[in-house]
Amino acid sequence: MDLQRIKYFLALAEQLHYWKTAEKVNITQSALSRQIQSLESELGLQLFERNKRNVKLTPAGKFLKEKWEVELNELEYIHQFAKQLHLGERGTITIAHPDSISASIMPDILAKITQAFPKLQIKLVQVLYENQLDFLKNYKIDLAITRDITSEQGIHAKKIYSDHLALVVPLAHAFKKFEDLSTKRLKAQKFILPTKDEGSSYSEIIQALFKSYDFVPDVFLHSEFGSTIIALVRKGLGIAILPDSYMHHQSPGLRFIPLPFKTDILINWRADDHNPVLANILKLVFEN
Amino acid sequence: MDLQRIKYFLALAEQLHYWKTAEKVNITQSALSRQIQSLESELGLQLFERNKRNVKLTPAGKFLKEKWEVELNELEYIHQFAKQLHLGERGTITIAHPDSISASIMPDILAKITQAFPKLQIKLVQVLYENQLDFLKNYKIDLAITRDITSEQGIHAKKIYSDHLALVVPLAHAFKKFEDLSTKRLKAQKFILPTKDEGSSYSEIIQALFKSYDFVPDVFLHSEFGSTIIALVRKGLGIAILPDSYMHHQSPGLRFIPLPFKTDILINWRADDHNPVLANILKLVFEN
DNA sequence: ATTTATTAATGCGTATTTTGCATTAATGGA
DNA sequence: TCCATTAATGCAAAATACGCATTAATAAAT
Repeated sequence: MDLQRIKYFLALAEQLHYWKTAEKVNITQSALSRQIQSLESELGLQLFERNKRNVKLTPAGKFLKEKWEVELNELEYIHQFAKQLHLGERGTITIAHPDSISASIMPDILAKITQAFPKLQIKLVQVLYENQLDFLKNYKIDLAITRDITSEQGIHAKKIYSDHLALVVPLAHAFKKFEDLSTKRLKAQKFILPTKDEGSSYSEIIQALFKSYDFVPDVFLHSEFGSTIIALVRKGLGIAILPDSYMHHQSPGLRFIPLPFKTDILINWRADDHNPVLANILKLVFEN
Repeated sequence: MDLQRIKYFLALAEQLHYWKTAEKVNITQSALSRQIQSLESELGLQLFERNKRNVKLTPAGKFLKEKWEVELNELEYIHQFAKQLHLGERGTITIAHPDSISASIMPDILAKITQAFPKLQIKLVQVLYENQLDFLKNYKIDLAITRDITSEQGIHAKKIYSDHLALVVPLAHAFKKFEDLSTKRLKAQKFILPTKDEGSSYSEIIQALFKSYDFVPDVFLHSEFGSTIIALVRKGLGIAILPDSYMHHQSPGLRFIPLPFKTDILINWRADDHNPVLANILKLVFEN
């Protein structure tokens, strides 16, 4: 059963006149007549009571007119929705991102997305560094924003930003600016650092930093969560090294001393993910 | 857009394999491939992500699979319903009938109908004698059961039953059986009779009855409603002449004395009413 | 690395369906 | 009784769909 036929039927059910209807729907009266006939035989019922002079809906025809109008509208809407899915204007995407950027570039990215595609549904999740790629591969997330350079098979990655590392100390601390730092004075400090993850490019940078001062830090605590680290530093339990993105968080009582080391932020996605939503988001993120 | 195409799509969306699906739906793989392609171009979106090796639903395809399954079921149901309307197995019909038969032949008729067509909706209404034909012509009712013989243009009528007239008296009344009646004794009675409607065949019969006893009755009250008349008779306000169908009503305190006069019950409908429900009901009513 | 098997797409001729034109048949109104 | 209107229909042309055979891509096997 062709939906076009139903549309012809609905037009005729309005007009109740073959010639006028045929003209309205841009076919000949003969074609319309036959379309209605096929529709009737297909359904095994009579839609119109008609003689050579008058056209009138049967009870079944009246019923179908009402129902089909609703159904066709419904279908119309469904098809529009599907089209939006196809164009990546609708749909859902799950993004994992590190805590550090939740107050700096994440808001920028999200603002861009919601402005360009207001109907998109975005799910934000926090995932442990070590799980990120697994989650991506297993379709638990669609996009992972990381500080780790990974060259996994089937995962594409691209740098979208980089920020400086900073030494984080309580306001009362003796370190006020970069020049205050020296190997000797740093050696005396207790450090709170991210979990040391072998092969993580982020922790490699931090190691490189200590190497430049030529000592091994006294690390009394590891934590993966920047917000935890910040809380501990504020309480005076030690000092930390964090990306200066954290400056954008509301963190009174702390001083960020920028260090000449940079850390990259990368965006990762499945190479074979053809979800149009993803394509749209990547385009947005990369376009400037 | 042909619904068949959507069915092909749904089959493929299940199997995700052209050859197997094509076999299942009894067309060739080539035809199926082209059907899906036309569907895609018609909608302006991609339904499957496919290479020469694998078939996979796109997000839009997945969405449409779910929605179309629902819609097609809905349509299926609608078409079945319409078919039942066509066959007169479903639908609504409005029947007017006189009070007198509401406890005798109406229950019989209704039982027959509901047994044969359990899904029919029947509306019963009481309409004044004088309005019945108007209501029929103006599509306010579809069937009128009357005691009046009418030969209106465009109205068909057929006798379905006839019952005797009966003299209705309180149990304590002197009249016990037909032989107790005489012109002299009847003359002394007060009568409660139906509204005298000129040209009504029913009231003509009652007039004929009195003519056979050769006197004009003392009618102190007219009422069109049998149940009202019965209540008045029971209170001793007079005696009445009613169709003996009323005997089937629960009416303690009354005696029905059958009279040798019969009154017909006719069923009336519009000659040009092609509602299949009507046809079915007429067939049922006439078949024995 | 090469071959083989699998599988979706496609060119092409045929079959089916749909369409428009012209005509027919029925019917209401003058 | 005739005329105007209008839905149905015969027929040929156009459009569409189909099946067969083949192609092209690719995953698995060797």
